[in-house]
Amino acid sequence: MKTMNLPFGKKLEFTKLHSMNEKETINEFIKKLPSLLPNMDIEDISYEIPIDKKSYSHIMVKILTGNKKKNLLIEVKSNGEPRFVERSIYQLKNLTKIKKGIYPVFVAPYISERAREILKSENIGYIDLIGDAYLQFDSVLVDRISIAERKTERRLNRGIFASKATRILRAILNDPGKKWKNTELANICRMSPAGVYFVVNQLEDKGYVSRDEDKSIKLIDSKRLLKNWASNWTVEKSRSNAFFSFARSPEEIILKLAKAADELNLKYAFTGMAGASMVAPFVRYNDVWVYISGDLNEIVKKLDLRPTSSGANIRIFEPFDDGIFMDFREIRGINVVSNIQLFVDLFTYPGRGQEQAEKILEINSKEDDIS
DNA sequence: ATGCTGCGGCGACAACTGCC
DNA sequence: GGCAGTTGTCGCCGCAGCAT
Repeated sequence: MKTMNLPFGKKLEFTKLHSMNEKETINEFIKKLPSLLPNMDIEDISYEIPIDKKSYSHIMVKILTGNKKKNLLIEVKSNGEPRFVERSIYQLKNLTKIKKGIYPVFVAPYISERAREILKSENIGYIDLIGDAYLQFDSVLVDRISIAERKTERRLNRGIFASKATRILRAILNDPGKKWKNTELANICRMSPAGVYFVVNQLEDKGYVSRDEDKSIKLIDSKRLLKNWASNWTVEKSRSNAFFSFARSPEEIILKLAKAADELNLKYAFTGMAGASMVAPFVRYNDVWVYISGDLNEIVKKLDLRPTSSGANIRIFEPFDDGIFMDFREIRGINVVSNIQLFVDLFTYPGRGQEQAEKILEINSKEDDIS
């Protein structure tokens, strides 16, 4: 057979690399062989039918490099993944032992990086149909990575405290001992698996979570994560509306607000000092914080709330992300955000906010001990 | 029983989109 | 115009079904 020498690196024709069976792979390989081994003359190709009657996909290719001859024993597989490679290694090595002066080569439509490493370490050559090749015998060395190879990895630096990213923080902080699957987190946080993957990668880089061999995600430094999140967080991330109410006490405001929100079918949850007071005995406070999503007009009218810039005793936050409501609970008929959310909302609160935040944290860890 | 292979879901990641 | 978040892609892997 004559060799058509194509210039090195010339783009190979596009061929479908998937759902290609063994026969098709062999045909494609034979067709492309001259361009896959551009600096070698191919003298002869023969099919081997070794051991039993079953036609193995072994091909013997006689080549000429310079003035030296070599026999390549080629095993073709329809798939170049590591498991296929490992099976072939055994066969190729055995056959190489029996016959002298031959060099074993693994061939598949595409050979992945890990598979290539395995083959190299076993001293077996490989050729795939997109142009990756490795051959090493006598004085010959071919080591080629195809131009179709993926570009090198690019590490992206994205915030773990970004709006949607904090959904993941809530999920894992609310259940600190749990081992998470990527898809499980994606479902709970209503995010795409890719989005979750990005955030978890960063959490891992920063040492907040770890990944097991089975890819499950586990929180390993909840305290540091929570503190850093709280320091980078403020309720003001959500749009704030300040009102004055004629109600006599914060408790009365809470009850009226909760009742009105229920009646108007608005999603709401108390946070800040008001929320914390539902969870634990509390210092005096006089402004009620509540997250409400949806149209505020009706509830403002219903409760006769007066917009004000000073002396407000109600602040209604429109959640910038629905994750705010994750794991909220009902306490004595009133919706309160999760302890985690309480903590981060309180932490930067002027005055005794940090102290109260710590108190919530204590309660939270005690609850965890029980469960 | 054991081995092979195709299928489908999952994980990993770059490219793309669209928002502030 | 930079970056948060989504989309698309493809290797990897478990599994079922078929062959031996």
